[in-house]
Parts: sequence; C-alpha cells; structure tokens
Amino acid sequence: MDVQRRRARQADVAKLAGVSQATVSAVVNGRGPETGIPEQTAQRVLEAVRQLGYAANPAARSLRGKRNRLLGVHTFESIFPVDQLDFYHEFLVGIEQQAVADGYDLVLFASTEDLDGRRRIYSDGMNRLALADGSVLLGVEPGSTELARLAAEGYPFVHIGRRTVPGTEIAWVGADYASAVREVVARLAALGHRRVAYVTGPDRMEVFLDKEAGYRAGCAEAGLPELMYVTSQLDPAWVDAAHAGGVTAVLAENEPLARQLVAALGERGMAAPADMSVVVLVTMTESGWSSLRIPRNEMGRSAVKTLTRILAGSEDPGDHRHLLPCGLPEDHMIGPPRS
Amino acid sequence: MDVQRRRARQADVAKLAGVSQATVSAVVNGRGPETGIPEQTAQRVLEAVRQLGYAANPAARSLRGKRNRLLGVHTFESIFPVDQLDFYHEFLVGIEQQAVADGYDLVLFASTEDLDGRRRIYSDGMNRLALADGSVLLGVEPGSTELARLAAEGYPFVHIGRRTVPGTEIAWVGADYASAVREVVARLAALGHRRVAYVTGPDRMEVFLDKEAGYRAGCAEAGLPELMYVTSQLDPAWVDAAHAGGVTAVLAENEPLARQLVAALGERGMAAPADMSVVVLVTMTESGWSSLRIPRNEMGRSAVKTLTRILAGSEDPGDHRHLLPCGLPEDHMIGPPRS
DNA sequence: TGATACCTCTGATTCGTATTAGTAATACAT
DNA sequence: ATGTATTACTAATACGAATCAGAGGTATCA
Repeated sequence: MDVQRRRARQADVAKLAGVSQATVSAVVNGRGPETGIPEQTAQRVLEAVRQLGYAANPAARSLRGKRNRLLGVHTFESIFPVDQLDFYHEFLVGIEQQAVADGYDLVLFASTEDLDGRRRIYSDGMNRLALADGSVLLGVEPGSTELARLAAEGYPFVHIGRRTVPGTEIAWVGADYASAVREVVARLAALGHRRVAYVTGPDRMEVFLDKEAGYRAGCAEAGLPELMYVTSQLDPAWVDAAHAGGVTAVLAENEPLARQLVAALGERGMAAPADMSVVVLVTMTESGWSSLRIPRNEMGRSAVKTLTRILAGSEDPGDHRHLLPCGLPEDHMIGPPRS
Repeated sequence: MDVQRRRARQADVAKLAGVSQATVSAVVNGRGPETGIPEQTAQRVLEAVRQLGYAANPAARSLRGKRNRLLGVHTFESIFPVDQLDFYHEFLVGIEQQAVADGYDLVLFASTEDLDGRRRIYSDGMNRLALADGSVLLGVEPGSTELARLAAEGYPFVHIGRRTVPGTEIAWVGADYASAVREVVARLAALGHRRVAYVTGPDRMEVFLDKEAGYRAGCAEAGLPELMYVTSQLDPAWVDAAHAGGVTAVLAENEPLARQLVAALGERGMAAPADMSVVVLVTMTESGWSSLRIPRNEMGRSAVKTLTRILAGSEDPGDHRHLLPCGLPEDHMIGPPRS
C-alpha cells in the first residue's frame, strides 16, 4: 500500500473500475440504475471508490455548482466578546441550528477586524463577504454606507435587527420591540402607575426608535404623559426631579442606564421595586433585571431561513422582513406604585 | 445599475480595468510593483475590484491548491449544544481571538451532521474540511478511523484534546490533566485524607487515561492506596462500602457521577465536604462543584496558533503537541477529613 | 544597426467535478 | 435492408483562479 499517496480523484477511480470519469461522477452522485447505469457497473465503481478511499473534492464541486453552501456571519463587533458573551451566543445558536437544518456551513468573519476592534465589510476595498453565498449581519453598525453598498452590489444578506436604508430594500429579521414596550407600559398602567418615565440614549437607530414608539403608543393608550429623558449618562439629580414629579416607574433602554438609576435610587435611600419599578429593555446577559426577552435564537434561525429563501430566488421584499415577538419581562423589579 | 448581477470574477475586473485576467490575479495576490506590475496598473485593477466588490472564489482557489485564509472548526457534536453551552463556547472564544489576531476567517462545519446528530468528517464520501486551509477538531470522537484517514491524506489539523492514533503523528493541544489530578491528590493528602477514591467511567480515551495516571501518580507520591471504581452509573451501595473502608474524599471524573455520589451521600444523611470531600474533574458548565479549570480559552488559542504554524510549514511534530496547565479546584466541596 | 536585456503584460493550461452532447452497440419494427 | 429506440457508456467542456511560457515593446550597449 502506498504510504504517501495523494487524494484519489474520480479519474483514479475510473481507471481502477475500467470506466470513464463521467461514469464515476454519475455513480457517486447516486444516479444509479434508474438513470442508465446498470447495477453491475455501479458496484464495480463503488468498490473502486472504497479501495481508493475516494472522497469528493468540495472545492471542485462548489466551483462547478457556482455555490459554496457557505453562509457568512458578519458581526460589527467581535463575535464572542467577553462582556457580551450571552448576547451574541444565542443568535449564533439559532443560526447554527438552521444552518445544520439547511445543510450549510458557516463562515465567521474574523479577518476583517481593524485595529480599533471594529469590523468592516469592505476592508481595503475588498468585499470578503463575497466568499460566502450570502451572509447574516449581526450587531450595531451606526453608519449605513456599507449596508447600502452591499445591497447595491446585489449581495444577498439578512440583517439581524430592523434596518432601513434609504433607496434600498434591506432584508432583516427584527424583534418586535414596539409591541413589547407598549405592553409593558400597559402592564405598569394596570398596576396603577400614572407616571412612567423613559430613559434612553441619544442614539437614533431603528431599534431605539421602535422602543420609543412603543413607549409613546403605550402612554397614549393608557392616557399617561410621555416623560422622556434622553441621556447617555443618567444624572442622579434627575431621580429627585422624577420622584418629586410623581414618577413611579422607569423604563431604562439599556443596562448601564438602569444601573445608574438604581445606584441613584440607593443613594437616596430608595429601592426597586418598592419605591420605583424599573424595567430594562435590553440586557446583554441574563440577570436579575426585569427585561424584555429578545427572541435571539428564533431571530438567528429566522435570519438563516430568510437568507436561504433569498438564495433560492425569492424576490418578494415583503417576504424578507420579519418581526418576531419579544417575551415580556418578569416581575423582579416591577411592583405597584408606592401608595 | 444592474439589479441582478452575479458575482464578479477576475475576468470582469480585467475587462473593466482593461487588462487580462492573469494581470488581475497577479495584482490581487499582492504581487505588486516589485514583481513587474507598475503602480499605475495595480491601482487601476484595484479600483475595478472595488467597484465590482470582487472577492476571490474560495472554491476556485482551493482547487488550484492555494490558501483561502479559512480555518475550519469541526466538532463531533453540535457546536452550540444547549446542554453543553459553556463548554464549547470558551474554546470558540479562544479560537476566534487567535483567528482575529492571525487574520483568518473561521468555517464552522455544520453541514456534515447526519440524522442522529453526529458529525462526520467524511460524510457521503466527501471531505468538506478540504475547503479550509486547515482545521481545529473539537469534541469527543470515539473512533479514530476518520482522524487516521485525515492524517494520511496530509490534511493539516489540530485536535483539541490529547490524542494518539497509531501510525500517525497527530497534532493536538491538550489540558494537563495528569499534573492537575496529581496535585489535587497531593492537596487532599496534605489536608489529612488517607483514602482518596477515584470514580470514573469505563471509557478508555486519552483524557480519561491521563486523569487516571495523575491519580495513580498522586497516590504513589503521597503513599495512598489506589481506590478506583469504574462505572458508568454509581451504585449508591458503593458509598457505604467506601465510607466503611475509610474513604474521606472522592474524585469523580464527571458531573453525573458526582451528582449520583452526592445524592447517595444525602440519602445516608451525609454531606460534602463535611463527611466526604468531592472533587469533580470535568464539568460542562460553571457550577458550585470543586472542579478543575480546563484552560479552554487558552487551548482554543493554542490550537489555532499550532495550526497556523503547521500551515506555515512547520514540520517538527514536537512543536505540534502542547499540554496546557489546568487550574486547580476551589474549595467549595473540599475540606479536611472528618476526624 | 543589431543584439541583448528588461519590463509589462497575455494566451493557454491546469486543478477535480458535473453535465451535455454524442457515439457505438444492440433490439425491434417496418 | 432501413429506420427508430434504447442502453450504456464516453469525449469534451465549463466553472474561476493561478501560473508558466512567452509576446511585444522599449531601453541599453557594442
């Protein structure tokens, strides 16, 4: 037996079986007796395959078939950041599950990270994503020029998180923040809260707008005033004003703001939820907060499903947008207003 | 602007830049001014690349025998299994970090899963791994035929976990279980334990052998008797015998065995660590056990580093084997023997 | 002026597979 | 005998990128 033999090709199998390479191709691709290859020949070929340990070269196969069966996963931050471990992980779980189901492999784009830890789609003008048949885009990307360009090139991708880019029809899978936040406000109102404040950062991306819209809708439905506080750093003095103004519940857009809020409450001898109900809309990790449950796994799966639909030729943009329902917060830090 | 244009090839770039495909190939492969292509032409080509969003087709490159800067990650189980979430995740974090550092993208092989949830390297006669320049193999694979075949074909890979396959020199990165377990035994002995039992499953893979060897070495050094109990299901009655025989500490190879042990202790009105110190060697998740800390992140990094070294042409097998130190268990369930 | 070297680029070929068009051989009908 | 179908294959080609052996052109020198 040769110790150092290179991988067997169909041509080698063909020679051993005394047929042509085309016949080998036909046999190994399962086009058996029903498509003109008699049982006997097929067996002879398969025996040769076994003897030589033949395994198809996926590169050649892909090349021939135009598609790689590779789906890209591009994150605008590090895929497995330590501080956001659970956050991205669940998306990936969903993405992987669906990829398995659909028979795709995944490419995690890691090579595109520049020195400040950001990841760009177009690094030195090259679109590395093009390596995959299509990609799922994940994470917070403030600008939209890269997305616009990607869309303009006709590259198939699905963005996780609702996203609108003027002039292009972007495929996305989003969480239905608006409904969820509206529902949270309704719940608080039902508990008796009459003044529910909303603290959010200055960012104007779709995710933030959606939550804000939900808050406004909830307030309108329950007849509550809109009490928005837009800041990237919660001023402890705001708590005094809010408290004095009769605010008994606060929705904090993110965890840092919520932490600052709870700290400020603590400094003033108050606690959540006794003195103030606190709901965080988005947390990076499982935690003791009352927060929305973002359907990350489902979003990951749905993104891949949408992508495969696009790759299969689906042209209907309406079919490329999906809002998935959020789970509502548990009651750790929600209670009735102090009477 | 074309809405539906296919992926750009070098031929398209060539036409746009007014050069030949061969020239495009030369430029995009970095053979710049020093190898006969003047700055001006290179710029023209790169501009066309940029305009068309060109990225090399990895299948074509592979076929031609070139590198794709893709590293594969093959797991023998689902990469993100729900019940072992943290276990694999840390490896991946390390793998990704090193991939970023070295400028590689990662391919998670998900397409190779068969119906019973196992993943095979050679699925339906095709070695999909060949798409990547090399791969990191992860997870428990009982047989070694696939590994042997992969090695025989000269495919570059690094196995996470020490692995020996007769007749081939496999590259691996392992945890130094032997030293760690020896050290644990030494510690227990220092606390006054004179009879330390070892409960392990019937499996004979390297990881298990290493721990066993460490146990034996630790016992020998401390002058303790070897008290091995090999079972896949701990018989509660064993606890009576052990207790009667003066056993005051037990090393359990895995978490199920440890759980069974603690349950049996509980049924008998005993508790850990008061009545019996319990050390679990390997846990799937962070937990309240006293268990070894497997340097998963470091192992992931090291595996990628080793792989890149192999890809760079390193031939020295000694350079392809690395044992990384384990962290020793914390003292949750370890105490001095009941006097 | 012719020879030589060098620079810049191109045509043709290759990798392994899937597929298409087609060939040779036999069977059957007219 | 001639034409048509069927069976059982094969030769040739395309996929996209890399590479090799030059082809033209210009510069330099004798």
